[in-house]
Amino acid sequence: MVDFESSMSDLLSSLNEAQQAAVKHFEGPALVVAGAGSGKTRTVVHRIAYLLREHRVYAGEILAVTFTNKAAGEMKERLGKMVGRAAHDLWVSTFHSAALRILRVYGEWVGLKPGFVVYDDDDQNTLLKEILKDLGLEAKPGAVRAVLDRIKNRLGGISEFLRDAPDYVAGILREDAALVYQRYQQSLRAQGAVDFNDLLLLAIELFENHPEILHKVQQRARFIHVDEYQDTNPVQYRLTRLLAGENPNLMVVGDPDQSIYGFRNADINNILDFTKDYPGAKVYRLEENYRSTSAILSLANAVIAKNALRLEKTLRPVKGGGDPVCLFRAPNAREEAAFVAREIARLGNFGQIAILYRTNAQSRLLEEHLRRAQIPARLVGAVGFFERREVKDILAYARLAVNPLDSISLRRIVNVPTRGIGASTVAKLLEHAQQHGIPALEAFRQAEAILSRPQQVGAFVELVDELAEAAFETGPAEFLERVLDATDYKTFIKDEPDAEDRLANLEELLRAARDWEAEFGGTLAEFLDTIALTASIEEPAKRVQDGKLEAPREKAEEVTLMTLHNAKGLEFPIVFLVGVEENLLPHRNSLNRLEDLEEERRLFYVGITRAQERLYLSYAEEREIYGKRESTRPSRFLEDIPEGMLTEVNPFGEFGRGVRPVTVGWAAAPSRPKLAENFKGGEKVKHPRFGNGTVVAALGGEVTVHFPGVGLKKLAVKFAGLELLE
DNA sequence: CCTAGTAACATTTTT
DNA sequence: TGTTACTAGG
Repeated sequence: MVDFESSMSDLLSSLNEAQQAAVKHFEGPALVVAGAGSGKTRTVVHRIAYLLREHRVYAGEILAVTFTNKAAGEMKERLGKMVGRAAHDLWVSTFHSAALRILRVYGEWVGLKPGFVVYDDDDQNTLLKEILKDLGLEAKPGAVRAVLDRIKNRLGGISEFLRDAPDYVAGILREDAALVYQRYQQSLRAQGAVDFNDLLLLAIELFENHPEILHKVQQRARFIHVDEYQDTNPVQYRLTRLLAGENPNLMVVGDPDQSIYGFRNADINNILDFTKDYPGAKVYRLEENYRSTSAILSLANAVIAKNALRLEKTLRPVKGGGDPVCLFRAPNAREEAAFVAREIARLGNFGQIAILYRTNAQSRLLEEHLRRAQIPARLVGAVGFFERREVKDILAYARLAVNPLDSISLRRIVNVPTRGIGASTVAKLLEHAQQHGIPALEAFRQAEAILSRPQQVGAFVELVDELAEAAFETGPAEFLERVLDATDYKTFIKDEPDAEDRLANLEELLRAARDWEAEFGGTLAEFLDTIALTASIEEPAKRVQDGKLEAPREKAEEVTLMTLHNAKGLEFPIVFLVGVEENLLPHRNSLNRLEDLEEERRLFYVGITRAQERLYLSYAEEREIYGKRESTRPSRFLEDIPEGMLTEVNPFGEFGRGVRPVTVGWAAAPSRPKLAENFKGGEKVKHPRFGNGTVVAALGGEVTVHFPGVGLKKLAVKFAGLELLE
């Protein structure tokens, strides 16, 4: 629990035997199979410290690859606490960030232009749409993108695809798909752009064609750690192999039971075959779980044991018993959300609570009910700040300024704000560009020769040139301000719907830029890189007060909402895992193949094992999908749970008409807010849903409360969660 | 060229 | 249900 990393003198004493063994591992390959909550990160961090201290390895020779940038940040922080200044020289990063960093230096060796940009999936879609239209193909860009991702993520490239793929993919002929792929790549390169997958592929290409560069990088990565190894894909596998080289001091850490990124072509065999791939590898198993109560853990073990494609492994709890895991059945999704909100209101300690769900769409109802109950909440992941229209617009100016070849960005903002350059004009210019094989912006420059009324276009080109110049001279914050000024963007959105929100978002963008500048002090181009790689740079809007470098880190008193995927690697004292239903968990698209189904079960397992003290599972018997009511059935995974491990709570449906609890699971709830029990009348109270009100009458277990704006409500004291106010 | 209205579509998960 | 993509009329 106590996470003050031990002082330098006792790197080992706070660890168990298995952890110590892993920490002491020195040279050669090692696989650390680390179950959920077994102190995986801790072990890696200590191991790195041990390398530095005991083996006198130079920090500049250590690389640690994490799954997300956030994880990288956390690891760096912990290392900082532990090894001090040396942490600065450690290389801690995701595969993608590492690759980008390398390509920023050596990109030209593999044909990249200096100012190349990283396209996000939105940009990818735009580009794909264009290509599909060009080729006259009817296919969904999303589906095609999945195909391209597959081609790129499985190595083997296009030839393998043409050999192995079925006749039709994504609704089009295999050959056509291949054509799309080629066009897509060509177009990316012409625009000086790469997509996510390219980052890794190009790094591989670089290393394979230029051993001297590989060699250089290897010097910087003599000791390599790869976290979440179960979620690496073939490309990452290859990259790891290349970096590890002939004499691999490679330690991979992971848990096959938590492999949940198959859809991103992660290959669980990477971890299962590690000892074959790296002969002589030592294997360390961390099977003691420090995180969860045994009630939670035995549930988790029971669930995951049902997977057939799996190596036996059982996590042993260190913690004792704990409250029983609660299961709540709701008549519909709305009630489910209401239950969660009420229960959370009752529990208090919002900062310790997380609500996890399978699909992002589920968050809406939950948010709504939390808001009504006045429970502060934070949505993680979801619609990213940097995906909002106004933010993307302004960033498109920045990208264009940094890389004038970027025609996706160009097209995004030619007429935003509207400046009289309409669709037909743009079409004409692009046509010209294509015919002459010149970049879009070049065609715009030649507007006079192409258009009868080229003034606006001329002015636009001038603007772009101006900004391009500014991009070299100013930092990100100042540059973005300049864009806003030069385009009068704020006036433009002033009378749009949600103008306030959107203006606020622009302010946040500027603030994010300033913060970033203050912390890292880089160029505009580097700022754009950061954004491209970090799906959610800390949601800027949410930081309450940014004072020092995170003091003892008090978690904001907010409930956390996120998808199960996002929850990987995290833990919370109290977890609500909602929507445990057929077609949702397991998801309807994963019912046909055993591998997919088992991945869903692992997802469930990941959710369960996030909980430290208390876990609630819930499902609804009815749920709206696209506004259409659908009746649902409880997840088959629930059937895997032995009798007695779950306690069904069935409190209060809507006010009174619910059934009594079978076992009142939350009877032993930790630290509730001061809930009022006895009323005389006249008390001021607060209801999670109706807000503040006055008690009008009290009789038996029931009170009648007047809520301004709502009216009179008769409530069961026991269940209403009334809080007594002054 | 621009806007407002309607039709179509979408939801699995993300570096 | 909520968003985005197209269309017709200004």
